[in-house]
Amino acid sequence: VKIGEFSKLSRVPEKTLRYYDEIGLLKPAQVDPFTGYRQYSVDQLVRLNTILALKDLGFSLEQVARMLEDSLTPEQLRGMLRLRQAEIEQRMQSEQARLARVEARLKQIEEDAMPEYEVVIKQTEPVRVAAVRGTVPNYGSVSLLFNELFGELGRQRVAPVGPPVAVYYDEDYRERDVDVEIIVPVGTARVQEGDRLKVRDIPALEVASLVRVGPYDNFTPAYQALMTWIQESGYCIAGPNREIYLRGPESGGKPEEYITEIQFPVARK
Amino acid sequence: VKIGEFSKLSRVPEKTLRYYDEIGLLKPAQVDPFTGYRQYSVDQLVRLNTILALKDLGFSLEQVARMLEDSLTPEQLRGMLRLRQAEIEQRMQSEQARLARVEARLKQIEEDAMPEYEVVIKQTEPVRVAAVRGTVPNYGSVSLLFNELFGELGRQRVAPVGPPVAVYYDEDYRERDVDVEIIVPVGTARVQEGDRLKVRDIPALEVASLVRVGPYDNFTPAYQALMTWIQESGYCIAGPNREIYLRGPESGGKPEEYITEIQFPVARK
DNA sequence: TTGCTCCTCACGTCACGTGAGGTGGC
DNA sequence: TTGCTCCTCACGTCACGTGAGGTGGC
Repeated sequence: VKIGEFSKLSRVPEKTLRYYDEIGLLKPAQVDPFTGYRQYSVDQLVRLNTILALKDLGFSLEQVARMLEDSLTPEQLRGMLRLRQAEIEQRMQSEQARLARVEARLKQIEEDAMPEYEVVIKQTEPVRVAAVRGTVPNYGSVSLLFNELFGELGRQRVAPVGPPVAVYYDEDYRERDVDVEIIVPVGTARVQEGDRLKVRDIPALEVASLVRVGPYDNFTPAYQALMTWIQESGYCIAGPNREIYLRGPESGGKPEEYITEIQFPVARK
Repeated sequence: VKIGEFSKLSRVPEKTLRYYDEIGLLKPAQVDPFTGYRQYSVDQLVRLNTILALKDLGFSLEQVARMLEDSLTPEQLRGMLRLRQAEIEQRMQSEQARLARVEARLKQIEEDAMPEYEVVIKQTEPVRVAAVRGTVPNYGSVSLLFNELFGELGRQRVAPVGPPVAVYYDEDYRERDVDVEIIVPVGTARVQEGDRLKVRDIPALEVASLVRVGPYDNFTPAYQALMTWIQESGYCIAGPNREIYLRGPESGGKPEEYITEIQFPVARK
């Protein structure tokens, strides 16, 4: 039968049939060599239906083609189905998380006006860092650790390969006796460890991240926003938070142009 | 700052930044007219993060662009979020159904070997049909109704515009006293209704469909396969089933080449 | 002869990624 | 001078859909 009738029988558009011919997924039973007219045979409906059914399970046409090869063992077929199953479950998870994020934003919009900070999930890359950790009496004193770290690196003539980071180890917020570590990526440079200076590898992490522009005066609203977002979006905190000083005093710019990224390692709940 | 540094700060690939420039989503603060070098300003990180956050909710870049326009009222924004929410829920539903279908196929593969019939969900189009309904003593007598219908249409010189269909109204399977209706699409042709012959409109339906090639001798396995599929895939039956005689005796072909499609109207459970 | 069906290009979709080939700036 | 960074094309992705322009068959 001609393509038009085959299309009606199968309820598949002609364009689609021509495309399946082109990619070799479903060749017509014969093609007139002069006119190019495609002739399908009725029992090709069976193969076409198999194609549609597999496509319906979410396989790509390339995968469908592989699954229709005779050389495929039932074992391999089972493997592909299992893989597909896992992929769908994965996708459902992320759609679920996405839905939670949309709902969080709707809720936020009901309460106040515009969101002031934007939170984004990122995957960080593993890096080698030099670190100094200590407990300082208050936040203002964090700069002492900065001086210590950069002083020592300067003596060793090691240049950082990225912006400095502060890691806050306290479980809950505290004004005094803050347990903090200052780290800076050093790449492949050789660094001499000391009593205070350590070198360690930071693994890749999934983090909820927020970028803040402005002077170092009041981080509380940003932290509030970030923690609320994590709550509402169905994540949970999976490690100590960190502040990345993307642009700070060393840039020579105005404090209004300082840029700080706040990250919390997170995991799906 | 130059594109490389901006890319590192934001963890967004340069290619992506150039693309956002190209589509006007995030233009660099300035571009050198001679070299074409892009210069970004640090506070553009805020806009970029908003873009990433909205993209993360599943919006297309075009939608993101609209959402970032100042002219957008909170009301419109809420509308877009609600719509997105509904879309995600919809998609979760269909992923759920897909997962059920994959699992059904896995189960089938465990039990016996290859699936003999392929089941596909289709949307049928609404059609106007001529119909004759009656209760016949057994399946073999269905041809009496065929003769009645085609005889009357022949007298009226009305040509069918599609293959004939039998609709089975019995709730459960029965061998005798079958309540069946023979229908045939008539398109826009004028048909004179009679005592037995009726004209009615069939609405669009969602059906689970199976195509069977072979003589009219034993439909039971096909029905079995179709009903099992519907069960396992999380659908339920939503109306009387129908058989569509895509290629039957009137083709003059051999019974082995008859093609019959079996449909059950279905709904999501 | 007139519709209707069929054909083959060619281009668009979406959000980039992957080179190729060439220049600017230290 | 040598790397490194930046630039602009051009093409590919996936599964078709949308024309344009032309022919075959009744």
